[in-house]
Amino acid sequence: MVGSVNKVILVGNLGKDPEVRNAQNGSKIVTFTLATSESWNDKASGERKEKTEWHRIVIFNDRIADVAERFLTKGRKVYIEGSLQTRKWTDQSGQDKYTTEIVIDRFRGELTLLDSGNRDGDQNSPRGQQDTGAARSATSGGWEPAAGDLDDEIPF
Amino acid sequence: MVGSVNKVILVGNLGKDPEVRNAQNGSKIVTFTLATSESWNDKASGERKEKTEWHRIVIFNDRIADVAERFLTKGRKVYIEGSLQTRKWTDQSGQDKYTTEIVIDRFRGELTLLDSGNRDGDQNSPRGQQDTGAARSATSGGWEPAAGDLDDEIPF
Amino acid sequence: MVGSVNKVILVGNLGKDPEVRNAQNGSKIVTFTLATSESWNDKASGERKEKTEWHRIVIFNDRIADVAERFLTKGRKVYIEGSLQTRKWTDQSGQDKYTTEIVIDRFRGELTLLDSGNRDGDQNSPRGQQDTGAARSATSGGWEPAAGDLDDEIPF
Amino acid sequence: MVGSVNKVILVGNLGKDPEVRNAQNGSKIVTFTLATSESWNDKASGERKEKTEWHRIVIFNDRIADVAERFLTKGRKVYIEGSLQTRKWTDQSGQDKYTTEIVIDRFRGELTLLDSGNRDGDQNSPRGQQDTGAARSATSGGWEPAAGDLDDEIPF
DNA sequence: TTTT
DNA sequence: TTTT
Repeated sequence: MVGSVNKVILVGNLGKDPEVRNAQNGSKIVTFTLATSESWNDKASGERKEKTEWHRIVIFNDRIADVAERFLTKGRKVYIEGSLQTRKWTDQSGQDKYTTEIVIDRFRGELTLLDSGNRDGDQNSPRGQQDTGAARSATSGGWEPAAGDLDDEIPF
Repeated sequence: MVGSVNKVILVGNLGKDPEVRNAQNGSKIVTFTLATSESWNDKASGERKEKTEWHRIVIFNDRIADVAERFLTKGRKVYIEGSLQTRKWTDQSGQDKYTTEIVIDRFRGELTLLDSGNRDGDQNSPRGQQDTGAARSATSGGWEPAAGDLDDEIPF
Repeated sequence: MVGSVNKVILVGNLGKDPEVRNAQNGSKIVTFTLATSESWNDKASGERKEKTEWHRIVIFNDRIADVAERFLTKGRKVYIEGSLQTRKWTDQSGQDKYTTEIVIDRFRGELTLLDSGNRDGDQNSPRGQQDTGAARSATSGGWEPAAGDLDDEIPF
Repeated sequence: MVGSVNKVILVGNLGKDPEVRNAQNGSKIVTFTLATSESWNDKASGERKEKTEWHRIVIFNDRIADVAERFLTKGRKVYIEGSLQTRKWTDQSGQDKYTTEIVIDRFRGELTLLDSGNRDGDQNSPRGQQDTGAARSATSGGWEPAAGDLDDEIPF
């Protein structure tokens, strides 16, 4: 094939805190679900309709997995760029199942935080850190904390 | 939610000719699968690896469905822009299944032809037409044949 | 040409409130500048560097111009999708000048609000309205206020 | 700023063969112009209209610059992903000028070939090579020749 | 300056 | 099931 493109761009909110697990080679894999929603006026009923779509995000890229683990929490708004991948698996009853995921891997993908993550009464940040709200962005090519070294800046 | 984005951008080749069916309201629905592939050198084995991903495209937009039906054939390369949607259905054994599709609907999505569709020995175009190779592009907002009216230009 | 693609995707913050002017045909044109910025650690100096890029956005699409006029104010974060266009003009000294803009027109483009627009002490919203913070999004194909009719929802 | 996005996606044709120059640090910089065009039926006159937009592409990324230098020639169709950047410069008469470019740098950007580059009678490929037509794609994170090592595959 |  |  003389070149193809497989790109997904999402802006949405995390449904839950991310899950972090370790691959056999020692690197981290971070997964979470992201909600996007649209709303419209239904012509027939005249009612306001809303539909939410849930996307499963999987991060294999070490640097972006690191940012995701440190900063992403339930409800945060993020920009995600990745590739579509449909994976086959077998459930406990032996049935074939297929799951489509948005993958950020070594070469392709981005994650950019779009809100500060500070909410009144938000006590359940992982490890109790306070997000400094500084600009944070990560690409598969490199990553860019907004100010200072990440390790200097974040108190954990 | 203060706005979200759900966008897929693909450049790939059709696996087969599209399927066309009619919705209950009389409008057309066009579906096809699109292949994107990537290749890389496997560090461990030193071998060349290739992986193809198949995407299911569903077009509800009338104008784009029309373009797709007329011009898309097996093997053609297209640019597709749509939204991710995961649909639940039940198979004949009563099992729940989920299918993720790239949807072009009334408001969002584009389809742009990226090759002329003329190949040596390509005798199996639908309805035997010869693609004129003119520029063709369609968006959910409007569509743009390259020259003349579509109905004037295409002999069927 | 067998199809081409000209697409810009930006997430950034407005530098000022938008400017609204009327075209000869009576429709509105809304313009504003959007800042995107990136930061990185300079290897040579060891310093933290930041660079801001300013983009000129021009909205010809009536519905999106309407949303922009009503809701966009200095500092708000938005997702913008449009096309690149370079325009030639002549300055007062007769010099040729070129300006590249991101255009949202009748057929292509989107605008999605990414923050609520409510800030402490933000007294300078146009016409003194309080943004309800509801989801608002507009595409060249149609637009989607988050709840209720726009005219019902917004008190001006 | 809590993260921003600055992304351009183009599919178009090269106006000329690329220009290659060397930066002070010894790395290559490849530049070319890319045409995208759109066409539509003018309601008023009833005529077919077409408008071409020219984009200036600048590649600082070494691997992608390498691919561009080897494979890109006048007329070839490519997918380009990069960032917008407006650069100020002074012309010979001392006038300030601004040029907006689509930049592929170390961290961000992609280039994917969308046609084989082989045309009947196309004798003017640089250095007289014959493009093998193999899949070629490059990202700022890594690059993927379709088969074999690039240096093995290309006879120059 | 490209492409159809 | 595509493409190279």
